[in-house]
Amino acid sequence: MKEVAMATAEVKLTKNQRLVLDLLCASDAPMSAYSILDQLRTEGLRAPLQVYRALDKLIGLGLVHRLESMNAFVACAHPACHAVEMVGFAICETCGKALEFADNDVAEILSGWASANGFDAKSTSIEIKGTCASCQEKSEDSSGAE
Amino acid sequence: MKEVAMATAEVKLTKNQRLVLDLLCASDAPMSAYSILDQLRTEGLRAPLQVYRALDKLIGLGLVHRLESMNAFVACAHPACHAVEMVGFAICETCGKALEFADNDVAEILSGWASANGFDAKSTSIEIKGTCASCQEKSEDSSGAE
DNA sequence: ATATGTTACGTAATAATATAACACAAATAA
DNA sequence: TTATTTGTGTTATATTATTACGTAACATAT
Ligand SMILES: [Zn+2]
Ligand SMILES: [Zn+2]
Ligand SMILES: [Zn+2]
Ligand SMILES: [Zn+2]
Repeated sequence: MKEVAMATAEVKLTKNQRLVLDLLCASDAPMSAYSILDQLRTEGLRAPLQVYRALDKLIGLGLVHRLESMNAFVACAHPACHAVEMVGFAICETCGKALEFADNDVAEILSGWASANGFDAKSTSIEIKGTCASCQEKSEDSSGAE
Repeated sequence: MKEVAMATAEVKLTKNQRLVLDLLCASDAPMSAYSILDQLRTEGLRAPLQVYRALDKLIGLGLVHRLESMNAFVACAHPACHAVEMVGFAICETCGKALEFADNDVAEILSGWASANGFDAKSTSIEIKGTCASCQEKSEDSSGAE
């Protein structure tokens, strides 16, 4: 018998995996592997590998995503992202937060390109860098009224 | 007066920048900064920073792209990619080659998402991992006729 | 129960990628 | 010229990730 992992709570995770996932869920921004390690030293974690192994597993389960452009990790905030086969992030360079999104149209265009070019796609990563709405407001405030 | 960089040959590059760009143009696959350094030791380069500085400049000029998911760099193969404001790569995990593409529809959808969400996008990276056509053929060959 | 296969764990060492800090040289502009 | 910017070379260090090894926990088949 085989268990299928789809949702956060339904999977049986090991202690280290649970620690890492809970920390990422509690964080409001992506975290690096080493900052995860630092936060979890009080829980008994000591070595990078303990974190990287937990992350590998969580990513495999689809519970965590890796932000390639930042070497950082974030809990999946988009329950439907597995159905779409495409995940994207808009990453604010000011506050460091990452907004996850999924878009079927983009996914279809990209898979269309792939099949038209004979490319067998396994995974797709979209990362938009810029400034989030909240940070734009703050910088407008501090630069005088408009 | 200000020069505008648009094509490989039209920009005046320094010696190190030229070395790095020529090497990337000659390579049929993306290269890491340290493999670039190794290849250019015979030309007098000695330290990582010499490579990273050249790469920074070349990326700023749009002559080189960084593959975020691989920590690797590749010469721009798509003269029009600056017009589209969006670059994508299909990266073959078997042979390591990266096919650059630009798609206006995807670019529009993504910028539409951004403006709908108040996100001020500066740059977008799309990286598709999978197997290229050529590598699929080879693996079919070696697995017996169909 | 015992053996087997699989997955996870812990630790140490090391590899791979990237940047900081400093002093100096070349090109550019005023 | 003088000032300013940009690039250079070097050393040291920071950050991110993996290899290698041995052990423990767990499932399950005999
Ligand atoms: Zn997700
Ligand atoms: Zn922000
Ligand atoms: Zn390009
Ligand atoms: Zn290939």
